[in-house]
Amino acid sequence: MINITLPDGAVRQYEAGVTALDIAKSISEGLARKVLAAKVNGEVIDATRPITTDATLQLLTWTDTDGKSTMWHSSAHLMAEALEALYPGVKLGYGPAIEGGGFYYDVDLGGRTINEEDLRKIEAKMVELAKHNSVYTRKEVSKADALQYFTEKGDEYKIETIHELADGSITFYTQGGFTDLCRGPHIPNTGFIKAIKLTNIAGAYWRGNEKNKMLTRIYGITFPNQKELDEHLALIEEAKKRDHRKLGKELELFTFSEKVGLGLPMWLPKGALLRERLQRFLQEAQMATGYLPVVTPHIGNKNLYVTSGHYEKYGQDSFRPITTPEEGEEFMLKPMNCPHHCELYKASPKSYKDLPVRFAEFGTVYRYEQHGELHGLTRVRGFTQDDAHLFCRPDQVKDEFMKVIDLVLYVFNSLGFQNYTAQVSLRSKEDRSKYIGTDENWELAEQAIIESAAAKGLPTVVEYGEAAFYGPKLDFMVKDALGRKWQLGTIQVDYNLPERFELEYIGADNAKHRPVMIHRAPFGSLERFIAVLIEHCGGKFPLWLAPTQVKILPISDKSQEYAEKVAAQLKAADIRAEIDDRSEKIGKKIREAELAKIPYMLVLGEKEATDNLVAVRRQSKGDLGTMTMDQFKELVNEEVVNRKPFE
RNA sequence: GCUGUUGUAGCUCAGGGGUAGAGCACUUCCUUGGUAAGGAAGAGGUCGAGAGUUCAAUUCUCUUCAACAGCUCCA
Repeated sequence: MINITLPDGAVRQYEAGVTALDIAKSISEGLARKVLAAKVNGEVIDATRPITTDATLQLLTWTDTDGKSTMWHSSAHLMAEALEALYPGVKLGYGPAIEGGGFYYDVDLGGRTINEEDLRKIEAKMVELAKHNSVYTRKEVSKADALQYFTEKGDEYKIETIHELADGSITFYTQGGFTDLCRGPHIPNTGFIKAIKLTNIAGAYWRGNEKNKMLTRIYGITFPNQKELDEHLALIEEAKKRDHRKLGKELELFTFSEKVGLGLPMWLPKGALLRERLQRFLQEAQMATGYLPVVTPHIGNKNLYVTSGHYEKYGQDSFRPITTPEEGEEFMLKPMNCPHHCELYKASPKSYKDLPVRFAEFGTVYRYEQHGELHGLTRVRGFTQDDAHLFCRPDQVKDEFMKVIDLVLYVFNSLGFQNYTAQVSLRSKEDRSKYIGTDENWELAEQAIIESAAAKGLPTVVEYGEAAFYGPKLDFMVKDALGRKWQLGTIQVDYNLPERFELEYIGADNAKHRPVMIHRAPFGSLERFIAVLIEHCGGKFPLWLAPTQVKILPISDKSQEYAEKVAAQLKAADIRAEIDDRSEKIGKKIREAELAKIPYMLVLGEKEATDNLVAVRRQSKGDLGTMTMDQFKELVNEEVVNRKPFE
């Protein structure tokens, strides 16, 4: 008999060789019907594999992340089975589940191309095969047998993969008439897969190497019921509607021009106003926390970046230097603000009493990004960082970190991002050779980050080996209204630049010491942040940010005069209002203001003029009735001051 | 940068070897209308760019540029 410990701490006894599925049945039949896989001693395995020793067991169902990915991985096999049935001779590369949901399989169709219609056919075949309730059967095979199987099948990709595996650790999985080299685990049978959607086709190099052959990658996603698939598809539709590139155009926020250059966004008046408002918001918060504004030029002498080390590391992948005509001196477009800020630090000698020094700048930087990488506002070649560099003593790192976390959370909360996590990136535990700086300082900084994140109650994930070579960091990920994750703010400790720029301060011991530098950007970049904000709120900005807050809609020309009077009053109250004075019907004016996502509309006719009132309409909510100007101004003011989210 | 798809009016898109169409937007006129599209007329295009095939190319072929999807990359 073996002891099985369940997640609630209960210990049950079973015969050795029992499977997770058996155990589930012993608890309840209903549970057994939902079990996709099992986590035994922390390792995810087939629910049908025998358990031979004492173990902790977690039954995985569709509600578990690991349960989902097991099902998606099994779905990739189901798709491969369908592909073999439809396209005999197809060769298979890799077919994993993907983190964001769903799965893909890289396949070699032997020169055949497939299109949308083919996807529907493959889907239909998958649905048909899934109904067979084929069991996923695991089999351990020797390396020789494995090679023989795929040699006979003529699949060179699998053969290449097998060559790299150790004999004795090779397993095959078979469902229906399809057998694949696979580590597993898999769901019990194909019957769990009820709803299937193949989403897109793309090229992908074998093993991600562009020197290798390009395979066809087919993406798909599956669900245990049609309802969840429908919800998933609705979410994709909603995401398309909220695409910042589409909304940016519709709401006249920003634009691109081939003539100006790729990846160089230009801000239209409405977008520029929004951007300025965000800048001012952060600037005010920073001034209150002891930051000092600085301004540095858009270009810097190449030597600056040689000193910082960026030239050596990124020089070849940067915009080429520009040269002065007479002297031939080389200047680079600024790819980072920190080297400039280091030189600012050195402008005067520093005492330990001066620290921390906090230099803040909305610095526009330019980086060469590969053509295929450019994407709306999220991946550009010129962007503005809400950058600041904190120069402090090693003993001040923790305190500074706490303050920065406060600032970042203040920004997120003010902008309606309620759902965030923090990733702490530390040194790799094994190999520490690639990191610059003393062990002692790293230890201090890593502890400071962990402790300050804990002190602030941040939901945190620690990743070893993810630190930059120059220091550990803390990255903020937010989840937007559609549940998508974005990386925004970042805080990074840097031991490298103070060293390279020989930054110093005079300590209480009258000796020279090296300050620690902290890079931080709550938004990351204004461009990227605004893109995320647009998609988060679907273009319906909170009132305090909305480019136009109020649209005044006179019912006819007769109300024009009153409309202008109201507009003047709003302007005097610092409320951004516009009049729609076209001779269109009120229904049309309302429709257009609604589509432009203007938060408030004032419908003004003869009645309102007579009573000296305004009829207020709220975007996507409708008529709020009439009120006095004072009441309306108070309504707006309250919403602005509290930075309420749109809805 | 690589692979694939796409490129027609300001926007969304139809068409197709004989140099072009719709809806919305725009301009003018009529209409003065009470909570999501009033009516009429008009203007607007080297059909992304270059080359080739052809009597004739926006349409076919090639090259190129850009957008999109994915891959690789990202201080």
